Amino acid sequence: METHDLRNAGLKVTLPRVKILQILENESTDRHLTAEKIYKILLAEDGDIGLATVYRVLTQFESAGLVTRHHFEGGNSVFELAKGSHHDHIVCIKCGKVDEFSDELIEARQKEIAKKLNYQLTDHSLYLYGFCPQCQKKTDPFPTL
Amino acid sequence: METHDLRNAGLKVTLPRVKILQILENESTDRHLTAEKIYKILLAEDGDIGLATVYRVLTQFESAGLVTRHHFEGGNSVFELAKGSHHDHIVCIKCGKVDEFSDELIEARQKEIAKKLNYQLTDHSLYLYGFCPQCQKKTDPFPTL
DNA sequence: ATTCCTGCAAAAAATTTGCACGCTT
DNA sequence: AAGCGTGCAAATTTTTTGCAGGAAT
Repeated sequence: METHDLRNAGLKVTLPRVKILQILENESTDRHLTAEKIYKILLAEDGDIGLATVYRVLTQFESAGLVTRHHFEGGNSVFELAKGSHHDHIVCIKCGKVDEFSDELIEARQKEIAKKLNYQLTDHSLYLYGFCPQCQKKTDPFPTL
Repeated sequence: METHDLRNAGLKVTLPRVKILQILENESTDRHLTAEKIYKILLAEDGDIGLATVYRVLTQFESAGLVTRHHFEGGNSVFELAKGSHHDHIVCIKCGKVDEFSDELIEARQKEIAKKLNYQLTDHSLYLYGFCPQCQKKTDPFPTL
């Protein structure tokens, strides 16, 4: 129930917020979406929700820790529902597919590096870019987007 | 001599291009600069070089492999002279300082992960964020920018 | 001479903000 | 009722593009 998450975050339960949360939770679509994409999904569904509101809500969600913002190559931000555990991303440069992974060894190493350089680590981001399995097949040059 | 690099890249040797290259090469300043910062340095030096030109030149340099573009957190792109070897970055979230490092173990692990997920890796980016040594000292809350 | 470059102004693209009205609590 | 939230339009910010004049080869 999204209602609870919102109340928990000190946010009023409003239609735009509930809907956006539902879109991000939707397992059947990509869970890494730009504000623009979310806006278009909302438009298609029916609503009268403005793009500005989408940005505002996403920013609030980010502050509340409900959502994580990523800066993939290419410029615009993508938003993802914050799952409990940290993970990194591998992104297909052709079709935009996003897979997730996490690796204890890399995590540990990052901490060592920060310590060696005397940085007090607060955050990090690791993105791998390449062709996903589908986009490598010569026989199917136009995989499903 | 920058002239050679430019000719090599198939670019005419012009004042804006030489100057921008010199700024990026300058050891005494940060070598990770936004287009805007480069533009301001150029303004200060004297020139009549437009911001649009800075962007154009940097984009050309990137295509030519002379320069690498990074997307640090916070939005705008930073540009760095492409050194021979790959390296990653650790960025101070307070003063903006950028340090570089490279770690074979992490590199190797990334390749393994890509292979396991059947991605054909083309690129990757790893950014660590935190407080640099200077910005942790309680006694000096305003370190040199 | 020819082609490539540049500055400027205007255009785009992404994101944020001001304001009056409306919904949540 | 009170305050927070929303839509819309306008403002910002970052980056790109069109064009006419100027340089590099």
